Amino acid sequence: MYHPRELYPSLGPGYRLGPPQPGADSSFPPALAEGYRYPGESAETRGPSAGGGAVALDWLLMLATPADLDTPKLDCFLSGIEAAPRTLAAPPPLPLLPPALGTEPAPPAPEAPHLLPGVSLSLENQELWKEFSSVGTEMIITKAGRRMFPACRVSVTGLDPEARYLFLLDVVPVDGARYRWQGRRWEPSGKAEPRLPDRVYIHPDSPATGAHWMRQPVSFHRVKLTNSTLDPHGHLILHSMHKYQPRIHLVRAAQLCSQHWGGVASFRFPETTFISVTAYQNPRITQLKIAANPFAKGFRENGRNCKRERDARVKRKLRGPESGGTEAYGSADMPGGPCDSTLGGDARESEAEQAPAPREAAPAPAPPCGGPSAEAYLLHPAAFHGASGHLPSRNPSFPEAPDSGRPAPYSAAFLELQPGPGGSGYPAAPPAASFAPHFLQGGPFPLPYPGPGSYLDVGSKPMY
DNA sequence: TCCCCTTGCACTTTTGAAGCGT
DNA sequence: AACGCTTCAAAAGTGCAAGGGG
Repeated sequence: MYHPRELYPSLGPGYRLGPPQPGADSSFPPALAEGYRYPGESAETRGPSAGGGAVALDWLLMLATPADLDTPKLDCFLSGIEAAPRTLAAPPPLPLLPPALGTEPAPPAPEAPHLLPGVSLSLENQELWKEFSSVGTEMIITKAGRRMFPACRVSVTGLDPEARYLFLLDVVPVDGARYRWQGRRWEPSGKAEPRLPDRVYIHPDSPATGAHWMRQPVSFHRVKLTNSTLDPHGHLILHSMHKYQPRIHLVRAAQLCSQHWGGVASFRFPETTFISVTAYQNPRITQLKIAANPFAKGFRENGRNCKRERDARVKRKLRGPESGGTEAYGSADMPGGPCDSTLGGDARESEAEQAPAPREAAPAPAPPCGGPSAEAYLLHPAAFHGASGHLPSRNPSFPEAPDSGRPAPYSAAFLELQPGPGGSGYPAAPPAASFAPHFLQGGPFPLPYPGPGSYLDVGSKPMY
């Protein structure tokens, strides 16, 4: 796992990648800076002359939740944005979900009017999500990072098959409350903790053509959640006992740092709302997870690690070595078990992933050893985010990119961005000492954006 | 005392490399 | 030599439960 500070130790521990500074880079569109406005002013009122910067900012605003609408989220990520053909209206606020869980979730809806007309997203494993949602979805967060289950798995239609798009995922607080399990249900219990750094997960296939994304469902199963505020791996940082809503963003852009950006669509699915926990509170959720998650197979009723079997093992240990014992190891695949028939979208996803997939015959060559460069980064982004010594085993260039549903070998990394000011408007120029000016010109960090399969840290600000 | 978090454990699945045969 | 298949071990991902801290 590479971290910019590891790649460039000379920059010191305080090195943080920051948003572009209008004064520091002539390529920085002035409209970008002036475009940071409160979304109450609609794009229409500004008109097309507002330019792409404003559009970009509107999108950034769209990425923000009601309380952080002035957060220049992903600002540096799209630092190179130029004029776009259309402007974008400010997004409606994320409506607060009813405090009571278990209600029928509303149908998926785009979070806002978007710039990708005709594009629609559907939640592939919606039934599984609904099943969890009906109980009250909980997601384990750990210091080391825990995957989401179910994972967000979507199908997209209406893309331009030739154009390239990025797929992003982030998680935002649903409301300003902390929750508490009251034995039977979740209830608000006090104010939420201060908001943590916003991070965005970039799908490893990004950027890829519309045809690629539409070929099969896009899975975000590699996203990891953590409660470690100092997480060095770039996982999405959450507070325990808070309610969150994953969002998926689709950006039309030729590259991650595209200079020609064509629009954005942002989606959320109410049934994917969840409460982050460090240990499951609702036993029904535990049972659902065990039943649906292949990794938890060992905890199923007829698995080796079910309570009955664990107790039996303890007894056997106490009694000493046991002969035979085949009956003690029931197979999770035995008919009648609570397993495969209950495996919803994600189980199918896992099965699909288990299907033989052609491995890359020719792993991409290792990036230059003489030090990172933008070109090398473009060719082998994973090498810059992957685990140390773990070079990419697949060619990240698009034509050879593997299918979306397939696990990508990229390890996650992140780009830590200078948070904007607590107020509104364009983020103040970061301290010179903490933001290398040449970053904007392409060095020392390969490119001012994280690579696919990585996370983008978009700064933090108090939400409440 | 209660609530929540951390940690270690045992288990399964995933992944990539090695070996083998065609 | 190239390719496809199988096998194996390590890594990664699970929930459980004990223990600790506020």
